[in-house]
Amino acid sequence: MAAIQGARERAREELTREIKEAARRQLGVEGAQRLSLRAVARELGMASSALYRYFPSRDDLLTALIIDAYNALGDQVQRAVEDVVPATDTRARWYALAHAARAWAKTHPHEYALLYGTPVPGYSAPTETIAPASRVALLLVQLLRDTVGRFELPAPVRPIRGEPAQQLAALAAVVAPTVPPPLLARGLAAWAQLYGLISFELFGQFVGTADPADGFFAHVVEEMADLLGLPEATS
Amino acid sequence: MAAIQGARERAREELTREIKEAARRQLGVEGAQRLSLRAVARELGMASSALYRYFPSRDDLLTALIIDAYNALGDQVQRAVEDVVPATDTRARWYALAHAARAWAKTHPHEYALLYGTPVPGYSAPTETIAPASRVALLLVQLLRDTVGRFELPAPVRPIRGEPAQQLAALAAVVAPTVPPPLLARGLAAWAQLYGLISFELFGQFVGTADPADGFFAHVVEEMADLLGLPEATS
DNA sequence: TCTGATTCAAGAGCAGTGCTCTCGTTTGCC
DNA sequence: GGCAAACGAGAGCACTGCTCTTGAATCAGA
Repeated sequence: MAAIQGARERAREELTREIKEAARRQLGVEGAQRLSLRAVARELGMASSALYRYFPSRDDLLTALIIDAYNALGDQVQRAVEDVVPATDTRARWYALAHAARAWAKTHPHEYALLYGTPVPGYSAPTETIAPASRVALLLVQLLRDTVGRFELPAPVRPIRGEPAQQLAALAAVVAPTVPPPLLARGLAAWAQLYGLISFELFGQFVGTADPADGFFAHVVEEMADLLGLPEATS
Repeated sequence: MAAIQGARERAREELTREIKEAARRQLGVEGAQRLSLRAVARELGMASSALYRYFPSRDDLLTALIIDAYNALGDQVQRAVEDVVPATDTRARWYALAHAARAWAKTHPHEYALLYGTPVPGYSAPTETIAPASRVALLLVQLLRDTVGRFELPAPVRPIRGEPAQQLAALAAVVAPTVPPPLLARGLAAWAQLYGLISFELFGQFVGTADPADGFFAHVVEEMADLLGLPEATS
């Protein structure tokens, strides 16, 4: 947007980037709660007070990291999904989505925890995070849209009435007008389950049962595909 | 166990309880990360250093709170499940389990976050937590055991091979010898999904979609019951 | 080109944290 | 009754997020 910019602005942008990088590095080692502004400043060889010119508070730095992390996750999953050929193979796309999400989480556990773990106390996600936060879910919805009319939900399909019916209809209207509410409901549920599986594995709730969880994860993802009515590839 | 005990021991136990109570109160207001030993000491009118006679570190206090919370959740869910009549109605027991877990989470959000949110950095759950942590899952397994032979898993049932098959067999051997691995797998998956749904709702990931989530949650729980092959009550 | 306003980095300092060590005091057991 | 163990309080260390002030560097307009 600003092709011509003074050296000052350029330096400012670069330093902002360097601060985030150092913070991300520290995040990966120590976790979010131990991320210390002073330590970041120390790593960059500057006074801690100088950091406040770039991020007005620790929470703002965290917010920036959260947005970056959501986008990194979104990028990786999107790339994996788009690499599937043929693109009409929605079941393969679902597999790609699920395994890419898990892979990212396992490579970036602290960032994953930052996104999907306990929200930092008193910290309420600013509105600018919800768009990047929805990316993976939207990829899932897109995938469902591409199956409509090509396959049926396996029985039994429970009817949805009342409050959730309205919510799902409203959501569908915005995001996927062609997807019937029962399918959208299963999509949301699958998303929650995906997140539950990854979190259990990452946060050690599976220790002693399905650990390592590679095979178990793959199995559940397969059964979820059945439940979503994703057609088997006709190979 | 110690019916006769000196005044000192009695005082020690009482103070330990009071410390945990004050900490729990603070936890409910501020969240785990802001739980401050000094503040707890202040509330009890004692020096912060005196607390260290009862809990050698902050993490030990947290561990005590975690165990209590797991047991509180376990108690509530167990009570709800046991109140179901007839006890043979496994579907109703599953509903009771799911809704009781969600209800507890919504009444004790910070404690729930302590149990199932991001683990505190560098904090690895001591072994004495795993028994109370397994209680809800065990109730679920118990419930599955009571359906074996009375109902079939709805198709399609994916075969399980290799690594996860061995893990599930080993787990079944310990905890539920009569439950076939495919059902146990669905049980584990259902548990993860339950946790995912509750966490999404509590941590604000459903804002703007299924929020409030009462109806949606009930619907998904119903579909999970179908997937687990829980028979409908013959009323 | 000089000047005045703005931006910047650094330092000191505040209030808070977990935790340790020391010091008298109290308590309970032999 | 004496003694060791348990106890509470206080001072202190190293750390945190954050604010305020001070002096230097940079930029834009006359």
